[in-house]
Amino acid sequence: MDPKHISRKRLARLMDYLQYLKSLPDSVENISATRVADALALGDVLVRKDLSKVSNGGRRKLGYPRSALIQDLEAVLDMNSSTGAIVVGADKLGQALLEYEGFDRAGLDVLAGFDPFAVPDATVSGKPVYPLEDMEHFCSRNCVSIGIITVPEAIAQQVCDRLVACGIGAIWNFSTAELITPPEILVHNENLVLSLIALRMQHKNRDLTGDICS
Amino acid sequence: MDPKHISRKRLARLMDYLQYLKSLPDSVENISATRVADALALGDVLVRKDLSKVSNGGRRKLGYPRSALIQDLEAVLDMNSSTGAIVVGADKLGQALLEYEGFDRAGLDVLAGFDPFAVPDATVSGKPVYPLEDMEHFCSRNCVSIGIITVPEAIAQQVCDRLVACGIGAIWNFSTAELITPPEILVHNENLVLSLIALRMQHKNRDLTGDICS
DNA sequence: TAGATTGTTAATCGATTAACAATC
DNA sequence: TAGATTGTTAATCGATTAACAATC
Repeated sequence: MDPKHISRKRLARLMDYLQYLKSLPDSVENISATRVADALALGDVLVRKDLSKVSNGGRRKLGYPRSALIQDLEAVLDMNSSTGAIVVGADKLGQALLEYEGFDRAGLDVLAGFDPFAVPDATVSGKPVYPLEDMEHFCSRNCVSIGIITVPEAIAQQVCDRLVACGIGAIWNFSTAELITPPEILVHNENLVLSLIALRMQHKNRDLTGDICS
Repeated sequence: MDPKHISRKRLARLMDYLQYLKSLPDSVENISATRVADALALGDVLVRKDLSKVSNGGRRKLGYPRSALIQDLEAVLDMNSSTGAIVVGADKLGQALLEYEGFDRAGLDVLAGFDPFAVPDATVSGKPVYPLEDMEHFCSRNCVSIGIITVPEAIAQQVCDRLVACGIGAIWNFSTAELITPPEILVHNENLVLSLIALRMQHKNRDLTGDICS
């Protein structure tokens, strides 16, 4: 409904709802927030509030019509329009992102990869990998709004500057560099080390008993 | 100081502080929370509160002794003790995680990879990649507390069950499967699609003006 | 003393939960 | 009607910020 700001947590839940709704057999025509909440182990009021932001198809006593709710969720999540992205840096991580299948289904088109050491006519699961020099040319011909940086820290800033010059609006940064960008550019740092450290700390602070390893 | 629960956001800041403090020249002996806050564009009270949870070396008018603060941060972040992890699934993403250098510095030892189609004596940047069958044996000989799942959704649950049987306490799940685990197992789902969708939505909701692409 | 700083207590803000009114 | 459900308003909780006391 209102496209204002949806917090990341809520966004994650909306995607969970969508997946769950799609997983139900076709025979299920209506579904209540309470059932969704139970299935996903969430509070019922929370789900109800989430859904009321997304759809106004809820009917008392019946719940939501499933297919309409799916459509509303997909609309809010922008899954029907498609957004172009390129990956800069085509070693293992870059290749993994190029071949990852999940993006397409969400309307995210990872169009091509770019790498300083790209060989001519290289591809990764059908997607072309060009030398860095071709980036500007490619972006001028294609609609690319997101740049994904997987290059080493040493050249990340330089790659970032070129992406900005190409007119890209948002950057997904897998490098460890702290990027400096103009304020209108949106940067999301994906810090894998942080994720793993957080997991370890949560784990350690939980069972101080069954810790087999010293 | 108190190892209670540190929120993920605070954890991210602590790592930023650590990186910043290490980046300063050796000549800097003391540093104030205010200076750290300015350098990282954070509120000064926030930084002060973070640091006061981590260290009690702060002295009025002087700030914190830099090297002691670094040590305190590393202690809280558990960077000195080492934690063993294995990666299950050794295609592109698994390989990327095996060769990622950043984990070591944080005391995270990614020891080996496992893959259904592993060839004998395979390695990725020096780390062995074994067939799935060897997982139990490896875990019984080595101290492995974290399992990283990068296999396709179809076999993710089965891999997860085996990891649990191996005595692993925490799972970092890159697959799209919703894993079912005993309650004492900690699971963190790394949802790359969600990250990219969130970035796109934030971007779209920001500049509805300069949107070149339709 | 005056200034810079720490660290604490109160205020604000956002997200979640509880209570409840509305209604089909 | 009674029961299931939506959707709203108030309460709670945690994180951040503001105000301020303490002190070197």
